[in-house]
Amino acid sequence: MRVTLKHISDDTGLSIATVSRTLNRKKRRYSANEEKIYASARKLGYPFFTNAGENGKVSIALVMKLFEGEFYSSLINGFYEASGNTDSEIVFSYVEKQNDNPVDDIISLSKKYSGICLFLPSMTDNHYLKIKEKVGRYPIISLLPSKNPKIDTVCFDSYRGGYMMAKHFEERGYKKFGYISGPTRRADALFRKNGFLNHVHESNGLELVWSYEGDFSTNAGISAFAEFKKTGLKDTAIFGGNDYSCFGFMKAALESDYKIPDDFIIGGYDNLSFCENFTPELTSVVTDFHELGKKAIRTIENLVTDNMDTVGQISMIPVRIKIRNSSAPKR
Amino acid sequence: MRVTLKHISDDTGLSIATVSRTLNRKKRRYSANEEKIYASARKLGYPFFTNAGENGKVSIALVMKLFEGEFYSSLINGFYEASGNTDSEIVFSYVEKQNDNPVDDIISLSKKYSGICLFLPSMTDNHYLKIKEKVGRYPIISLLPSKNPKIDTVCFDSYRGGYMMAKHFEERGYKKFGYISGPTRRADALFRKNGFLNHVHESNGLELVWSYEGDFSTNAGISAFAEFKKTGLKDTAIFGGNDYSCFGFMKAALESDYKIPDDFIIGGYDNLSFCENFTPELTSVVTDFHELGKKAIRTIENLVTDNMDTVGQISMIPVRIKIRNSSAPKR
DNA sequence: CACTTTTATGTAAATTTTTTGCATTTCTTC
DNA sequence: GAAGAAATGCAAAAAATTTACATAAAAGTG
Repeated sequence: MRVTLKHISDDTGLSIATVSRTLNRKKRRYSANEEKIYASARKLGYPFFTNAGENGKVSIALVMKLFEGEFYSSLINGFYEASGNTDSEIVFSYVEKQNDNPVDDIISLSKKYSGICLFLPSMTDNHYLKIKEKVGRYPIISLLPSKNPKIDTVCFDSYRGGYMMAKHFEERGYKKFGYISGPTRRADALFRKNGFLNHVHESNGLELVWSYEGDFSTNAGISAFAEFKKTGLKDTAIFGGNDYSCFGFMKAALESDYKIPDDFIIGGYDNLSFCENFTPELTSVVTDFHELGKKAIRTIENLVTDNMDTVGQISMIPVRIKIRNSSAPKR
Repeated sequence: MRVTLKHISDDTGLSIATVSRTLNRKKRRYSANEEKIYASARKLGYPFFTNAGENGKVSIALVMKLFEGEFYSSLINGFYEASGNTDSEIVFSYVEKQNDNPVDDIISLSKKYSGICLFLPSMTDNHYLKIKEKVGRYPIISLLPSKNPKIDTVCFDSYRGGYMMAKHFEERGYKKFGYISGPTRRADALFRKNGFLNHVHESNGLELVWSYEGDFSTNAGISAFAEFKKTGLKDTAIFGGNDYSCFGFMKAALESDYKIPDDFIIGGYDNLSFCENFTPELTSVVTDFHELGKKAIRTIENLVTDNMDTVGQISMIPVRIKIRNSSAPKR
């Protein structure tokens, strides 16, 4: 049966006229009643809101750009599975790749969904500010770390990942450290690097002997090895920034008859399934997308019920390190 | 401005009453006018149809289950990119993993979208028949091969992939062939195997010396190698069925000090990005998801405009073979 | 082929839904 | 605490949708 303003009116206790006016306003005004009306409209499935939160569930849009690679499957899958155990429903909303300013799209999504998770590396602080301004008190979070977050953030603890890797290398008895960094304008890449470097610098006897600025690609790893080889360094512990860089680096190294983990040990980040297929198997930082999804959904749910306006709070999902043969102990 | 029955009435030239009745009927009746009314409703964005084909585009739902792995990213991405060059719009629609009978969901999607692409390995011929029956003359295709397709199909030419691999092995001068099969209840796995075996059987001097039934996983590849090793076979050409099986097989082989491609050559299927990261790099059958998406979309578009009822027609997307070091020539 | 039955459609009336003018109440600001 | 702004309800007006009835076209029947 078709849902009408009358249903929303009955559900919220407000008059039909008020419901009508609220839903037709172009700008949102974020009073408690407005929130109530939108929530009811979503819940009951008023025409514009169909698909958003049927059967009384909180509806959350995960906004992202689509690219190839295991990473995106894991992200989408993590959220999808995580939503299974909650009262929320995830809807995936894809932004055009060329679209570098999806602010307006996000505003209009905010009318349709109870909350929004953003995974958009190209967004700047300025974009976040604009969204925050137009959307007011509304459950919206970012899934990427930022140096100076303007909206609440739920992301992996990249810093700790880098840190743990350095610590692991130290425990293996290495003194000489190297790293391949990702594109440092991306905060997550920067944090991984910082975490790694900070442990190296704060520990006595550890020394950074080599580094390379890459772009997280396999080819960057190959180029990195070419540079590394020139230095003639051995007995070094290398943090690859991500798994792809490591695969390239290791491949090039094996082709130059380097022995891993004898000549150097190495660790990556992301724990792609191929870490186990490579010989030697690659030590890597494990990011649990299921956990990220669960936490993000719970955060949105809390924002929905508490209706709080918390700006810039960060929740870090812990990462762990999966130790494999690429960083096996010295013999 | 809100879209009303009046708009659809003006657009189609039929009366408001007729439009009202058509859209409220529970069962579809598939007359030319019904089609016209639905198309107009989608085009103009009548409430239930919002998001489906705004701005006059044909709207197509890609129905699939979500799993992890590079494969799914490639599929989604291929369709997404392919839709960029067409007048159609792709909407991804996910079916619950546990849901083994999504027939009703698909029927209701058929009211909302101009066409549907199905990627659901668990569906049986019986399901397809039921869908076909309820949905009548409607643009719907499957993206998976079937032994006896009940609806139009656009899929990769799995048979040819297997065949090409056998041919390539023959050209390398090998006489002894082996294969690891996938789950053969899946038609695509069966076709790959058939293509490979048929070439082996129809060519003089070629011989199948070993095979293993796996499940397309890395572990199956590892187990397969354990079996293979017992036979003591060398100088053999092995088709792995998919890349994961090959990675497992090769890894186990390298750990047993086999040399690739000296002791055996091997080729996979899917051309995952890790084919290039492995040492030796893995020869593999390349499936172009962009092409699959383009062809599928074009097929739906044609079905929309021609309004034809073609049952069981199959379009095969050619695959090609990317030769790498895992099948390098004998020295 | 003539007849009946079913289906599709339009017109216009009936019904339902949405919007808006006006009055009243509640909240903000100075 | 007064003035102005915003929110709300009631009821009338407007708009949208459904339905009763009539007719025409298509399909089925003897």
